[in-house]
Amino acid sequence: MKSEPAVYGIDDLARAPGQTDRWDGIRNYQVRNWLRDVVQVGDRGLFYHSNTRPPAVVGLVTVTRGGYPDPTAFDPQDPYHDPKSDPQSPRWFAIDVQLQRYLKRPIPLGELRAAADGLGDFPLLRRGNRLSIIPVTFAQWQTILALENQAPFGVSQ
DNA sequence: GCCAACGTTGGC
DNA sequence: GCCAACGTTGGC
Repeated sequence: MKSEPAVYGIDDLARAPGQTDRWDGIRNYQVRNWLRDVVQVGDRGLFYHSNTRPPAVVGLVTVTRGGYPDPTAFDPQDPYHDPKSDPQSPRWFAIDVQLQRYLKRPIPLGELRAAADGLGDFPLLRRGNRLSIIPVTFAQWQTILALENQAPFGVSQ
């Protein structure tokens, strides 16, 4: 789950009541379909900071509410307002996520690239990926979390 | 329905 | 700041 920390970062989630917040504003149909049809309570995710230096995986989240109509689409005052979505036939969906924990250290994108052998075809490593939520296989999940306990590249110990 | 133009994203 | 990638728009 990708977010720009300048807009909404993991610290914002950590400060939210119950460390739980709504993941809304998704306006991509492929991601919308996942939120509506696939994502379920109890699913886990990686919190990724994009458009920052360095971009990095920073934490783990748990889904606490499955896909439901995105209220920001109905609110004319909201920057994500979409007049084409109405409550009778909602076009966009949101989920709720809870912070599970921060990673012990951020895992920068560069380290994910260095571990690319263990990640296979991982969309996050592809140039121009713009999906705000990307599926992660269990094997990829394990590979990424294994990096958490390794020293950062270039740091001896 | 096609597809060129355009805007946005986001790593570098 | 650059630019590749890609979704959306809109003329035809």
